[in-house]
Amino acid sequence: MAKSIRLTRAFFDRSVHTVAPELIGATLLVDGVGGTIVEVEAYDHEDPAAHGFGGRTARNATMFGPAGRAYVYLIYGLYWCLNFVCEPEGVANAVLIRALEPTAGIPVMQKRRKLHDVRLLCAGPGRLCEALAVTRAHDGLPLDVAPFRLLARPEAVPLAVGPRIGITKAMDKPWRYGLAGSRFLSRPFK
DNA sequence: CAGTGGATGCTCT
DNA sequence: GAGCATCCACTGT
Repeated sequence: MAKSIRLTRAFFDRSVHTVAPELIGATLLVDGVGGTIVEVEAYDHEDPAAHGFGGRTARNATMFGPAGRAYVYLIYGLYWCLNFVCEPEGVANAVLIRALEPTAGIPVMQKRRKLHDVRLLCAGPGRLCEALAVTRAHDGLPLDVAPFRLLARPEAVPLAVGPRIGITKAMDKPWRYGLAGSRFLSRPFK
């Protein structure tokens, strides 16, 4: 049985394009509730689809660093989205966490989501934040201390790669990563 | 299973 | 005022 390695700031102090695929298979818990990361997307500072592209604003300030913190924002006035900030500091790079395979605190998540179907509890960035009760209160918090608990994947996993979802710019970039064959994705890979 | 449209309100120009 | 890194319900195969 492999020991669980806690991810610290050093893990995130690398390119967002290195970090994003390595997060697939890692475990994310917030106050003990969560599961295995099965889908993420990378957004870098030269990326027209990324929030930081147009410069620093009140909303996206956390995305400019330091690395290893949560960047949380509200989308469509309704849903929260959780990101992990990567290096370098001073420009905006982050990984959007899009889906989890629920493993811990499933009854709590079912209650928060008012939904029984485990497959859909965390299958999407907004759904995931509702299930884990992530809100603006988590924006800027370090990922290596409570309430977060982030554990490295025990071994390499088969990756699926494709274009990102829900954007209107830079749609050609293949910066969406998933656990190949997972039933818990927000949408299947082609 | 695919496509469409409405909800809903914050953020920035 | 426009746009948004979404979700859900509803339509029609």
